Amino acid sequence: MSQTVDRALSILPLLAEGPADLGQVADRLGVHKSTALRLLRTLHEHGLVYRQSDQRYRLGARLFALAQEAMENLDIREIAHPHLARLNERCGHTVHLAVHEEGEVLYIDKVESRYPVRMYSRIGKPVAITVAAVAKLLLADLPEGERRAVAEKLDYPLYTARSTPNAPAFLRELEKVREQGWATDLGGHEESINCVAAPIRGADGRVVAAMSVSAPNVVVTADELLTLLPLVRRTADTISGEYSGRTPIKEAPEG
Amino acid sequence: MSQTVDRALSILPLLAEGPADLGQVADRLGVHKSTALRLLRTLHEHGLVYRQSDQRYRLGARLFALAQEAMENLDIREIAHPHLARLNERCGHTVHLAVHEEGEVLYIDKVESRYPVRMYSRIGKPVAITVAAVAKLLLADLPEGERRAVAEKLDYPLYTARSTPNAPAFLRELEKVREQGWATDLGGHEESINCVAAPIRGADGRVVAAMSVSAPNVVVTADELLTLLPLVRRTADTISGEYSGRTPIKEAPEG
DNA sequence: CAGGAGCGTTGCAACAACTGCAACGTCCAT
DNA sequence: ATGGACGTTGCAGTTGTTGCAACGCTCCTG
Repeated sequence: MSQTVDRALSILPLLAEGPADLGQVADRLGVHKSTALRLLRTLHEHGLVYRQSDQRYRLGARLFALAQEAMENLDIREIAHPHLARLNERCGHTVHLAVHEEGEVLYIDKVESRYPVRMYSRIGKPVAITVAAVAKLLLADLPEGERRAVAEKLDYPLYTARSTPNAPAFLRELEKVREQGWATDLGGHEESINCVAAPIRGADGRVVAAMSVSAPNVVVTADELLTLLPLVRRTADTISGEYSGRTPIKEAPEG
Repeated sequence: MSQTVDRALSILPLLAEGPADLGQVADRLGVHKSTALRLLRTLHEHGLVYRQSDQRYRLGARLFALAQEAMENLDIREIAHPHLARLNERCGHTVHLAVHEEGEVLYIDKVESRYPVRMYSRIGKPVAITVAAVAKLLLADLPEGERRAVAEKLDYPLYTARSTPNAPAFLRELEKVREQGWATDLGGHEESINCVAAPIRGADGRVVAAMSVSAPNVVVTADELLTLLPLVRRTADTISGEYSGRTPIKEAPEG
């Protein structure tokens, strides 16, 4: 809508790929060097880009700080965190909290496993949307049309032999998840890692977030992990209750 | 430099404080609602802001993804990480990596303590610049004039009785750190937490990053923590070697 | 050591894009 | 039913943005 801002913001993903100099930025933006310079300067003043010693530009520190601050202000996160921590204390495994936003699903909180073997994930990182248990829950709640549209547009990378292979399979899986009210990822992302997940709902019943417990095969089998399902669902429901305002927020013992 | 972009970017920190509606944004920007609307729309198209169900705006998912991507492209981080992990395996304590950027010092990597008691910190979070050991190292390396300018502009919050109280004290501390080539924070940020830190230098000898080991009193005393100093310094030197290209990057055993 | 290429930077005039206004639509509360 | 609050849109004025050309600088080369 605003050309100038549009151009300026287009610089960010460009720099995310790696540092670039003025000429490169101007070229890829399709504008004159002087224009690119002024845009970069403005971004610089706001700390979004940083000029390293070799004069090239890269993304700046304030970007991290902003993402950080925004993350900490998410109310679901704040409400959910103590429950995630308590769940982690009980079962010892990695606990994740994720939300859906315009085509992406991303982790917004994580409590690390107490076992030495940990899985790779990072808060803020978009999740493997076609296989992750939390992603299935979040997408399964979309209205039919949207769900189909999203499914068609996705890529279906075969992380493992058990990854969701294509859109029809994904839609079937979403349908199943929608009906049963919980989801799993059994080695669909990493061969040896399984997850069970449950939805967190707002006052209107819509899924606003999803949480999961993940553990590698070497620690517990998939079947053993599934025995945690009731606990995970209870925790999610408790969080739903607080989030939707039904439960007065107190030191609620759960389960 | 560019008014339009400047205004648009000013929206981001504003939204970082919490969600806001169109009117609030327009007011705080000092522009007409319609102008604010168009700026927000542009930010929205780029995924930097998100419109939640109550129509209010908040920071968007792409911001996290960008911060994430930028983080992973930092070469110091990539080079340093295995060394930080190895150091953590040896001593068991929390290990941090931090860089300085335009007045802020922020953590860009962290390996968690293996002890149950952990300290609060988060990757991407700006550090307590007046007391943190890594911050002292990074600022101590600035040229005299800049160092003084920075010191004058800072706030000196008294986190504890041992926090750096004011600019002169800070400058003295920086001078000391500069001479000895390492730094500590003994309860200056949190009463019971101590850190030892060492600088990582680029090919030109300038400090490009700093790393630290932190542990609470209840696990090890300050004196015990200080016995780790040689190990920390060796690790930092090894990373310096790789970063500056002096050491061919291989599975370098350190110590 | 001089010459040239490459890059970032600045002042300026032309113009496109941005701004603020006012009017409209919608939703919610009274 | 009615008023108010809020988001949204088309429009005309003009401000802010653009691309150009020229300059300064550094680095490399003959």
